[in-house]
Amino acid sequence: MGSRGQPEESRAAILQAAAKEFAENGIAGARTDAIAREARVNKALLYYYFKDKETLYGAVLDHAFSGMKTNVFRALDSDLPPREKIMAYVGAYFDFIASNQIYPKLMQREMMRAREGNSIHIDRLVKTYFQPIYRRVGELLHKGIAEGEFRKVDPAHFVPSMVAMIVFYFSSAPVMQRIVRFNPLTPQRIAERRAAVMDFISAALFLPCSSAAPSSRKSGVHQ
Amino acid sequence: MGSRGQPEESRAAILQAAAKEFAENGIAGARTDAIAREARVNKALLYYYFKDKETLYGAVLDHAFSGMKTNVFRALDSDLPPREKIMAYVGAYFDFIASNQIYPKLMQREMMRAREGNSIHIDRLVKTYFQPIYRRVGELLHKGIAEGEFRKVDPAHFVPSMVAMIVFYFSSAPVMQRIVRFNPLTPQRIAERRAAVMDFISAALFLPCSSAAPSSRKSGVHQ
DNA sequence: TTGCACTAATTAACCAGTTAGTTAGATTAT
DNA sequence: ATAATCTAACTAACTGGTTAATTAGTGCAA
Repeated sequence: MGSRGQPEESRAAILQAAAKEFAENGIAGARTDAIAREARVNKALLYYYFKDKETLYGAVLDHAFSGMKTNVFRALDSDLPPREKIMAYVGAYFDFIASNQIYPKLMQREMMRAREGNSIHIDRLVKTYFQPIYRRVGELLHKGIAEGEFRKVDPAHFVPSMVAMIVFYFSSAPVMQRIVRFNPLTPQRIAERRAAVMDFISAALFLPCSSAAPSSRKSGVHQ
Repeated sequence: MGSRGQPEESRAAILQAAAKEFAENGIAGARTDAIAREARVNKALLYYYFKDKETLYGAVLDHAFSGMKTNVFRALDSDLPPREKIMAYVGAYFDFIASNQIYPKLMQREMMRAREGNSIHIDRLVKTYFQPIYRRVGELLHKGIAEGEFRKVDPAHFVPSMVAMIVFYFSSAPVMQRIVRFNPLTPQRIAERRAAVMDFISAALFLPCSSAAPSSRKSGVHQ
């Protein structure tokens, strides 16, 4: 072997392998040996780039959530009217999760770790990623309500409901598959889910009709 | 001390302590020492009553989900009309989770463990608890649709959405608390959530009105 | 010839599971 | 009745396999 595998590549390989291992097994269940093997580097290299397992875990979380933030802010920064913007936001969020299916697992794992000083990462994550997104969505909802487009929803209930419908679908897919006897993660089924979520959200959020545009919503919810 | 602490009590204490420890830390993160300490018994007693850590974990899951099944089947077995029955079911499910807040964590943890032969419990749990409930709810939705009370929803999307809104709210509460700066788990807030979920569900499921009864739904969604 | 990228080998700690018992009380024998 | 025997319930102390983390280096490029 020898050195020089392009350091950035090694670092990235470690980060990616770690993301997978942490998502599948949680920080306690993750094995540093497994991460090193998957990344095809020596285990000691993990400690060369990252202080310890916990720090590596933190880096994985930052990488994941900063990707998400970038993605949804593209929608939130656009100058669409409220209805279209919230749909663009939900769509962007859904698509990001759908094409990075280890992230919902990472996210839920970290959420469950967050009670008391249990996780040293959660405060940073909230401040850097969750707060800014939540704030912007809150403002957006407020605007939509003020303009008579949205029902009077409380962001503190609306946002977790929306996140739940997206995140939970993917993280519960393996169980769902055993219940319903088909794979919920085929492109076909994922597209269905996307439509179901969008429809569910519109049904719960939009007022029947304020001026002209008949909402894009079709007949059925969830399907 | 000495022996005879009433064996049933010891077993129950172990099960309860284990449920807490597994919910908080997952099976990999849970410490058998911690379980024994919390249950105020010697660690070897865990192995006297349960073969090993994995078996104890399985017993915890069975205990939790059988409680849930009993509870929601009370609603599903009642002879209410579809609208009222689905609301009774959702309410029962919500109340069960709300008063056993370690269960949503146990549930999500087990869901994330379910890919490939990873969990030896999931097949049993699906067959014993999830399948029967899912089947009954599916029939109920079907009936409601046939009677023109419900929109044409797909149970494979409706059920996970419903579960998500309930389960995710509780398991994400510690993070949510940091985002919104208030405690989402006060009785007050939990009651709000219950109303929000019921309202969200009705909005997405019920057809405007089929005959007489104006749905109990009031103005706002989520709040 | 310095410092960056990297590794083989080792270490210390942790933790599930075991062992070798003890104790309380029920059951049987006398 | 009561001493002898048995068994379920329980414990203190230990063990060994696992695993995060370290060390003491090597090779290479500028």
